[in-house]
Amino acid sequence: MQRAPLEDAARVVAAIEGSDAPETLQALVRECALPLGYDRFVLYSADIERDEVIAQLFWLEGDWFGEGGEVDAKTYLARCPVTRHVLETDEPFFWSKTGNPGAETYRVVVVPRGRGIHGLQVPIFAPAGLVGAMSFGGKRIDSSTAARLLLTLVGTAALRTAKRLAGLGGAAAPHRLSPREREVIRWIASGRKQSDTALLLGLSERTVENHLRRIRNRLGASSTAQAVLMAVQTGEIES
Amino acid sequence: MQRAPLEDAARVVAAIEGSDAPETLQALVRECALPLGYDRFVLYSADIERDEVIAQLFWLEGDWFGEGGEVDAKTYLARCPVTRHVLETDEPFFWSKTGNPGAETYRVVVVPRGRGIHGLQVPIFAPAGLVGAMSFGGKRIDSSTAARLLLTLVGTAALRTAKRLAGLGGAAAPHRLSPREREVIRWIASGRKQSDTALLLGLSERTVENHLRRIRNRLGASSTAQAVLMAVQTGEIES
DNA sequence: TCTGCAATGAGGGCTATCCCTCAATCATGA
DNA sequence: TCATGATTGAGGGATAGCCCTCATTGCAGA
Repeated sequence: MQRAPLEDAARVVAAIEGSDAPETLQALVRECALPLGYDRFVLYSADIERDEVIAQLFWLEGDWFGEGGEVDAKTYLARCPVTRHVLETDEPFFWSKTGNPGAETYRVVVVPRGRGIHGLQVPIFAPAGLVGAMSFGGKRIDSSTAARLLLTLVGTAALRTAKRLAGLGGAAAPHRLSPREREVIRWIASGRKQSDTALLLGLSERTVENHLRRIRNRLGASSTAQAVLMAVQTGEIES
Repeated sequence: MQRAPLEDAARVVAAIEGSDAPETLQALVRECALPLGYDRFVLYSADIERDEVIAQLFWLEGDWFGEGGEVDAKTYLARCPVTRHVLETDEPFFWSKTGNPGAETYRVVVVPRGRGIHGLQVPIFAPAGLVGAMSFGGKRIDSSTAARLLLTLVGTAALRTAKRLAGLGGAAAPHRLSPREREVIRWIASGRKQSDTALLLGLSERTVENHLRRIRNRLGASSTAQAVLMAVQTGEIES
C-alpha cells in the first residue's frame, strides 16, 4: 500500500503541468488526493513583498471546519492559523486540528492522529522566497512518506500551473526600474555610499541621488533601505 | 517503464532522510540514479549572502568532462557554467554539453539529446532563497517526467540530509542578532526612520542608532541598507 | 566573584542623505 | 510633430544618519 500513492505520480504531474483550465487542475488533484483521504483543498500564492501569506486564492474547497458545507475565503483566512506557519518552515508539514467549532486548536505534528481534521501544508519556494502553498485536509488521511512526497509534487505542480493559468508569469514580470536605475541600486545594495556609486558609474552625486529618489517613488518605498529590499524581493536585482 | 522510476521513491527518500553517514546517502542516491543512466553526481550548499553558488561541496563523483577519471572540485567549479544557472531559475532543469574537452558548450534544454554528457540540475529553495543544489549527469540519461520527479525528490532529500550530517542546521542556524536588534531592524526594513522606530519601541533615537551600528558590525555591512538585505537573506528577520 | 553580553542612553561633531524644484538632451512611439 | 520616459545634472535648504567615544545596569555562566 505504501507504494501505491506514487505509481501514477508522473502521469498526474505531467497532466497538471499541461492543464489549461482550473477545473482540470482541480480534478487531477482530487484524483490522487481523495484515495488518500484528503478531500479539502486550498491553493494560494503568497506575496512576501506585501507581507501577505495569501495574496491570491486560487482554490478553496471542502468542509474545513467540520461544520458541514463549504467555507468562504474570508472565514478560512480568519480561522486557520497554520497558514502562517509556512513562514517559519522550509518544508512540507502535517498539522492536526482538534476541539469544537469556534474553539479549535491547531498543532504542527509529525504524525496526525485522532478525531478532528488533519492535513498537509506544502509551501513552495523560489529564489525570492515563499511564492505560495497548497494545503490538503481530511478526517482520516494517509500520512505516509509516499503520500507526503506525492502531495508535495502535486501541490508544487498545481501552484505553478494555477499561476500560469491566472497569467501570473512570475519569472516574466516586467521590470519596474530602468536598467540604469537597477545599476544604481545594485551598488547601494552592496553597501556603497551614493558618492562611491557616483564615482563607480561616472555620474555626479546629484544624479545618483535623483535616481534613488525615482527608484523609491517607483517601488513605493519610504527609505532607501526598504527600496533595496523590495528591489531584491521583486526580482529587479539579484542579491 | 515510465512508472518504474517512482516505485521505490518513498522507500529511498525515507532512507536518505534517515541516513547517518555520507556514504550511505551516496549509495542510496546511486541506487536509484544509475538505472536511469545518471552516474555523475554533485551535491552542494549555496550561500547567497556571500554570493557563492557553491559554498560547500558535499559530494563530487564521476567523469564530468569525458576525459576519464574523476574530477576534483576546483576543476569542476572552473569548467561547469550551468551551475550558475540555478540563480536564474526556480525549478529543476536539464542541460546538455557538447564539444570536446577544453571547448565545451553547455545549453539548458527541455529534452537532452545527442552525444556528450547531459544532466539534470535540481535547485533547492527555502525562505531565504537558494540553499543548494544537486546535479546528476550521464551520457545516456532518462529525461522522462518520472525520472525528473524522482531525482527532484532524491536531490532535495539528499541536500537536507547532507546538511544535517555536516552540522549545518539550516533552519536551526543560531541568530547573530539579539532579539532587540532584530526588532529594530525589522522596523527599519519596513521603511521607518530611526526616529520613528525609537517612538515605536519606546527608546531614544540614540539607542536605535546604537543598535543599528551594532547590527552593521555584527553582519559586516557597510550601510544600513545593506544590513537590512543581509538580515533578510540570512533569515534573521522575515521579509 | 568576575566576565561578557544585552539593553539603554548620550556628547560632540560631521557627513550623507533627502526634500522641493527646475532644467536639458535624446530616443521612441503614436 | 508631439508627448513621454530615460538619463543627466543642479540650487538651496534641512534632516537624518553615522562616527568616535563613554557610561550604567542587569543577567547568565564560569
